[in-house]
Amino acid sequence: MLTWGFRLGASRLAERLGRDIVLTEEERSALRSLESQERPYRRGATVIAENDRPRDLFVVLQGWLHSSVWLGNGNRQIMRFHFPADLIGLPLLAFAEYPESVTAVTDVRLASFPRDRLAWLIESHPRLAAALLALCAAERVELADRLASIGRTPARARVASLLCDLFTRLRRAEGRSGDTIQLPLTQEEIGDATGLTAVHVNRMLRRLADDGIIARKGSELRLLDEARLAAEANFIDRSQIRLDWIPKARR
Amino acid sequence: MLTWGFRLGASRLAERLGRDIVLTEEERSALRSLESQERPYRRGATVIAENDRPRDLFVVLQGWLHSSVWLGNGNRQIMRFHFPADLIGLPLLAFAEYPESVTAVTDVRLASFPRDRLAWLIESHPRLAAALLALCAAERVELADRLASIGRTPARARVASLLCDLFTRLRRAEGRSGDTIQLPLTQEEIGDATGLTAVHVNRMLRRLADDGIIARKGSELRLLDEARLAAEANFIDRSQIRLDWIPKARR
DNA sequence: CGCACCTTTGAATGAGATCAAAGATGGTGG
DNA sequence: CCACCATCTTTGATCTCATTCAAAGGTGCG
Repeated sequence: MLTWGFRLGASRLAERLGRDIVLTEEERSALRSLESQERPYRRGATVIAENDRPRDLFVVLQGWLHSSVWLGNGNRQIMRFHFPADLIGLPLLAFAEYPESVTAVTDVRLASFPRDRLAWLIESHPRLAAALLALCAAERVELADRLASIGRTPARARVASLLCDLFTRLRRAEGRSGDTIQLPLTQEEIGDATGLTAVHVNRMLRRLADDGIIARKGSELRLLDEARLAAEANFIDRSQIRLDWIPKARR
Repeated sequence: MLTWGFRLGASRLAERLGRDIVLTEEERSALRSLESQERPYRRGATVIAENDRPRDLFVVLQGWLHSSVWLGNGNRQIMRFHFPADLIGLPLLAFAEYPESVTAVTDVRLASFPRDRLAWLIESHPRLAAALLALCAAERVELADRLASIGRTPARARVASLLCDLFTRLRRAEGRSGDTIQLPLTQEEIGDATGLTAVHVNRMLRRLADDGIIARKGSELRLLDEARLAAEANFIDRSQIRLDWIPKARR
């Protein structure tokens, strides 16, 4: 079976980190071991529910997910979308009760591994511990970017910013470089991610399209003027992390 | 000299982590070594400027700071306030150019150590690496809380939420438990942290005071009804992190 | 004491929310 | 294969919360 062969041969996490540091065969193998247990979830399925006490972390193999919180007033805030090669579950290292809901946006395939396995990984592979720390720090910075966008920019820039973020990370996750993506999100979800109502998201998308910056056809979205979109959004590409402070592996 | 003696004897980071796991003498000593180099900064001083390439990370010994970004439109978003025993500089592990400005809110004393020292720490003390990861994950979650507050709650709840956050973390940092703090922030800074204008922050503070939830006198702030404030803010206390997944030290 | 900065309050304005209703789309079962 | 229903998108009209503009007090520091 094709996908199964793929699973044995490579690790998404190793591919991702391998872009920035040279991994030893042993380190690759350790990362691979995190992705041996595969699970499918249906579109809309809840992978982790808020306040659950999950035992496992996940690596995304295929599909989109998001992390969100439900506020007391019935509103939802989507914190972050997750793409292939993303690690889900770091909050579990600080809190027993998971602070967010993790939901499959499309049908997804996830690899799962228990938290204790991470303790083992950190202990036996210090360079990977360092890389994980970098991954976590990067996520922290990306959340800070969203915070600035939502806290201090108008609606149009917020939508633009989200689109830039999705495009940039999706391109990297899928190794493609086109100007067109399939957007499996409802305008309500875009609203919950940008702090806007669905109605207003609709208007902003329309105006971006009217201005020739994007083009929409069904759920397909094309970037016509990426530079302008990025400029309006104050967007900074954080998809390239720097791990050069991590020492070389001992031979 | 009193402060110097203190510096030699204890480590703020060790105190903080020591609440959650039992540290070995060796681990304590390693943490202490991160805090040997002390530096003072004046109120308002820039500790790290956006896009700098700093060599060092910092541990806060005394005083308040904040991390912020300046948007293209001249607006500022304050991401986070830093208190004694907080670690500043994790973004440096993922990006060479620092993504935020770090500014002293009051006169502060910081301990600094080079990034390479962290690589050494991770390599030689896996349990501390795990603890750092937890610290980073917690910060990620706290930023997510702010995101939900700013994205999906009205002005009054945002201000309430910030006050809860400040009180909770400050109490823990200072080991006190009173209902009164000295707030060295201007209403403009509160606005930049909550995504509001200074004028509107003023109105919200006034209404919270009118409703008997807080009391203000100069820069002194007192919580009269902490439960109500927390309820309005949807506040969740994240100051207690769980490190019980980290294995016991080998004897 | 005087100046710079901060707080406070009022009035006018505006960006985004809410309310409402008409299309479009797509998945399901007959 | 088609009809139906649920869900999503789109657009207009109105309302509201927060911003903007303006100006009068406070406060503290040099």
